[in-house]
Amino acid sequence: MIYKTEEEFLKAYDSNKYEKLSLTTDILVLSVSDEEVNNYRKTPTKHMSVLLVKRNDYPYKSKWCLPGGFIAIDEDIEDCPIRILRNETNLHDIYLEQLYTFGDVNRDPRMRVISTSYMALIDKNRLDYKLSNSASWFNISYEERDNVVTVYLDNGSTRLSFIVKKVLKELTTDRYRLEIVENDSIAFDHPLVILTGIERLKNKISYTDVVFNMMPEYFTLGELQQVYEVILGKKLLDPAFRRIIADKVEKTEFVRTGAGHRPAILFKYKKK
Amino acid sequence: MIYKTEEEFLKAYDSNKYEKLSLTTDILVLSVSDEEVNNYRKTPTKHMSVLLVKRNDYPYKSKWCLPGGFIAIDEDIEDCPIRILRNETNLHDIYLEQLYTFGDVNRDPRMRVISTSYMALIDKNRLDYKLSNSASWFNISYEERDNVVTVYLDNGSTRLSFIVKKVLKELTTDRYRLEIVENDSIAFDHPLVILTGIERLKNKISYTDVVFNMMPEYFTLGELQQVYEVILGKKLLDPAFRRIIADKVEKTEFVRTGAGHRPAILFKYKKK
DNA sequence: CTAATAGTGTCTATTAGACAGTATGTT
DNA sequence: AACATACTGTCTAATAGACACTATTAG
Repeated sequence: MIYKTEEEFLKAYDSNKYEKLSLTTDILVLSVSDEEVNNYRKTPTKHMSVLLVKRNDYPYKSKWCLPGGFIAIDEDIEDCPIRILRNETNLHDIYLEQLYTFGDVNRDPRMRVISTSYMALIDKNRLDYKLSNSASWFNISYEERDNVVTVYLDNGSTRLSFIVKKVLKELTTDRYRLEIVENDSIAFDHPLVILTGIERLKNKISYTDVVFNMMPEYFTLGELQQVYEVILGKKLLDPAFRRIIADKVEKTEFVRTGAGHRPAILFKYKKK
Repeated sequence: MIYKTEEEFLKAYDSNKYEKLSLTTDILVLSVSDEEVNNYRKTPTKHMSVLLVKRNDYPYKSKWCLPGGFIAIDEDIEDCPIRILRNETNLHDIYLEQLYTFGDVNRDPRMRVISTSYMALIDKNRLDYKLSNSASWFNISYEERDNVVTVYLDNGSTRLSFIVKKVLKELTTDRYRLEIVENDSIAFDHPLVILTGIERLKNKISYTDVVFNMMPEYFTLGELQQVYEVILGKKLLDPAFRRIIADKVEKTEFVRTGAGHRPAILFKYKKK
């Protein structure tokens, strides 16, 4: 069958083969949160965190999943995650970018659903809304060994985990497919979305300014460095870090005091 | 409306609002091609090229577009571009990666269609198939000024062009939305797919090994450098280039002779 | 010999990594 | 004073950019 005939074919429209289907968007809302600390003069350590909601319907009843919903027939695809976030969380003017479209046949047990995932980056401390009862922030931690990633999610009372394998594709060494190895707590294929987003963020932090969407308006360079460190999963050297972000931030007249050590100058993001 | 109720809402399923829709994949097949040259000792200059097919049905009858087609109800999304390429071109074992999902309400005048685009990279000289009558390779050239990109496509007999604007998004300076400014020859929103793919390839060439999908098994470093130059749109310095690719290639015992100048050693891709 | 590309040596400039030191708040 | 973080200076290592030079063929 060549294209021409496939076009003809489509014109006739075999509704068995090319049945219409449902499309949803799932939104990976990522933020960075502080952890309270006993020593007053220690700066709180940060964690990446993700917003999950608890399902109260089948399938995956009482499992956690990413916020998401069906796209309306008269709605541009990028408007869909905006609407869903607004309805669920009162969030607006949020940084959103399309992540990936997942469309395995059996990803939803009810019916054929293809889902385009989006990643949202926010500073969770700036939120001016109340989460719905079913929604909760989970701290993310993970470890990787031999292309197998174990992810732990913790919201203070519930601890979830899943394991995903990165399977290298044949044709080049730098492309892999994610595969769920173990998952007892996250609905659908959302573990894949979470990992895809983390990887994306990890890459983009070094060649874009996306981090500043996760920062408050004023921040110290120490705080900013912590966010980099949490996302990259490694410690950075102060002088090197300051050189790299030097032209992305600008000094303000304010300082952060009261922490039992030298006050830090507050900076803000400087657009180029 | 909060999530919980939206879930309830979906259960009841308002088919007016969340009507099912059609999903297609469009495939941006990119390659690099030589241009014949009059001087026997000059190496042919290379061009990026894209595979387009001519539509012979409404809408956009007799316009050119990317190969593509509807996803089947029982087909994983990544299998769809594979099937379409095989059916159309006999191509198999091709490097494919998902590009972006386009879903503006009016992107197809017939009905609501959302399209997930894929990028395929091949060495066009290695193809062992005959293109269908409607398909043709177009050389790509483009120029950018003030975030406005003019793209020219030329298959030897037909010259097409379109203009796309990169509109910066508000929240960070490093995200933009593509918008068609002028387009009289390419069907649907395919100009956006083409540009998205070119940008993606331009980025990935420097931090991945994807280029080698566009190379023959044996190649000279001069040829490889040309491909880099064509994709990046700028000249590279020989010693710097050779340093960078040194650990990605390995020398073979073969040389390319007969071109009126010093023979070049043939290399092949070395996976890490 | 000549045009044209192949391939290398080396110097310089820029960037990244590492460490050590000074600064300054709170209790 | 002591702890803890803020911030800077500087040395070194690694990488990137630039240029100049030698090598080798077909005609």
